[in-house]
Amino acid sequence: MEVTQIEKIRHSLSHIMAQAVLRLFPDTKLGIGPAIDNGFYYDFDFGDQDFSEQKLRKIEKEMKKIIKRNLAFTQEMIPREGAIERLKTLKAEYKLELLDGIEDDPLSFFITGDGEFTDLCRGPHVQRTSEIPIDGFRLIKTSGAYWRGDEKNKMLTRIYGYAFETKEELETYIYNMEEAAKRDHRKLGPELGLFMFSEIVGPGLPIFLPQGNILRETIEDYIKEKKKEYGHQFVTTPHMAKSDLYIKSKHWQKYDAMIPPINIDGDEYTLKPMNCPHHFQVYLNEKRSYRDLPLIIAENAVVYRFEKSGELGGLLRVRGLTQDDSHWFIRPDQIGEQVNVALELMSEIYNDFGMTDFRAEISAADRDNMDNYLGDPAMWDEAESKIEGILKTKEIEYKVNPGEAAFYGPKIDLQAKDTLGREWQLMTIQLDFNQPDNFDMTFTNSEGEDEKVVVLHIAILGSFERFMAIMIENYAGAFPLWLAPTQVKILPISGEKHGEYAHEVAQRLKEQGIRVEVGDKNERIQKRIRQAELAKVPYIAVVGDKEAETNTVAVRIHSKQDQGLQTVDEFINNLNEEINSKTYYLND
RNA sequence: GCUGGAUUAGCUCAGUUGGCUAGAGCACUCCCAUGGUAAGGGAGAGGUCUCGGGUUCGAAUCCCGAAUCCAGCUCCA
Repeated sequence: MEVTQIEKIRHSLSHIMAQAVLRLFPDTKLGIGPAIDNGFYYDFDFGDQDFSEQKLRKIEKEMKKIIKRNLAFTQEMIPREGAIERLKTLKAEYKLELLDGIEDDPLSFFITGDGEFTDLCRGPHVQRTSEIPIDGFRLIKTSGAYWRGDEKNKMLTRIYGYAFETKEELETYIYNMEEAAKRDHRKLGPELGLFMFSEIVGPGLPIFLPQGNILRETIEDYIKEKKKEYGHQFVTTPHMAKSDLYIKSKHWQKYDAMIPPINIDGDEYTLKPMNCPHHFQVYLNEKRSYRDLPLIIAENAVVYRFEKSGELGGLLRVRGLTQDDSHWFIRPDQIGEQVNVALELMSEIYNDFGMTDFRAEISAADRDNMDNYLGDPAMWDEAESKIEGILKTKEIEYKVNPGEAAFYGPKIDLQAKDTLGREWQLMTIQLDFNQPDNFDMTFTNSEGEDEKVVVLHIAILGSFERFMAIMIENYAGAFPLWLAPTQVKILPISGEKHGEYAHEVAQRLKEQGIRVEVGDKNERIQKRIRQAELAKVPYIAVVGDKEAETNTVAVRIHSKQDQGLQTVDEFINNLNEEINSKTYYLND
């Protein structure tokens, strides 16, 4: 693959940073230092040296000195034997360890023009440091990173830098990051009264506030209706079960985020980490015929997972999450057709939420470690090839990730793009050939024989929590009318003089099921408009003498100007139309 | 869980090298003003400076531990 100039710059900068670090901290051992999509990083082992984030500016200065000397980058090929010797003299034990995974002989070294700095590296780099824009990079932050990404290994210190071809690009990037931070759901959620966390309730356990709960219910009602159209049957199952259920499903043995069990009357119980085994009980409740299939059991249920404390974050990662879960019990010959149906349902729903750009990732088994997976390798081959076939015919772009499958089956994750072009993993379709064995789930086929059913685990939104986080960020809290917790704010010029009319109008909107509030607090109208704008209410209706006399409202749309007068009837019709069509007033 | 950072009123933040009754703006309450499309004026109330130890004549400030949050890492919907 062609390496672009900016990638060469970023990669070269990581070496220059390593050189600068060695100047300032001579006893540092080097890990690895690649280019990434906004810059570069390098992993260091500082040992006993006193390093802290305050030193970043100093390192940056040192880097600039090196760049200004306009050194050449030279590449030297050294036979493996000599290379090992060389790494030993450089005391580069991390690099030596890397050689286990590299078969090259000779090995490529990279040396700065003055011979001061040498690093094991394939390149490519820029020819001379003069190609590096001296104002185009900035060291940003440090963090810990496990050596070779394995949490059993030592943790090194990683220094990140942003790097671009010009100072302007760097500044634009930093500006965009700041703008994105403003729509962070962790900031907007509490500001807009959508959700909160309480220290005494516990980390990762969100509380949805009245406004946020309206949003949540709206999403839930919508998704339930859609799913019913597609033949889903909803059930309700308890939040806990005997641990035996999960021993039988083998989650107990394989899943590491189970909440520790509690003992009741001599039996062990646990909070459910997933709904599957419960829904299997529904399946097993009756003898099933091939004519009954597909049978889809659905539930929007809270599951509890003991996520590690450092992995929690806002609503994106919580310990109590509500999956829009469904289990499709199907015949083996229906796999292709039903995965297809699921993808249809998915695109219909995502389209209504303004997400139209998808990419799929297939989590496949690691063929070299089939012991980690339940079931016959032949079944895995078959399932994975079927999934690929469907994605190909649907022309959905996809990527296969070997080794990422759950122990019981391959899966498709759909990455949806939001308005900022960021990708989020939401929907999953998990094929499962193994649980039917664990629970002996069969159907009677047309020959009158028992046959093993196939299960598809499908969640369209993933979890309500994560999906809401993404909706909040996607719309920066200014939701389309159909989702907005408060859809219309009616503001009487004077609460005393026009309050009665304002409430009359509000009553008429309420009768139509429109979520409306009257802002008749004793404040100046300008201030109340400002407050409604900050609350990102889609429609503001101002009413005074003129409006009360003519049975109209003065309409203002969030973040737009005064839209002029509408009769109350027109206003209601327009609102209803916009709600039903799920269009977004900010999309022109 | 790991590495690093943060924690002062409901929110956003000030608080000099440890020193008297800890400050501001917004929000809240009351009073005045009764307003026409993004902040009218005044007064008041509100804080065990996250928690627990320690050092000191004296701690918001220094040290140790914990909790929570943030950035990564690892893991995941």
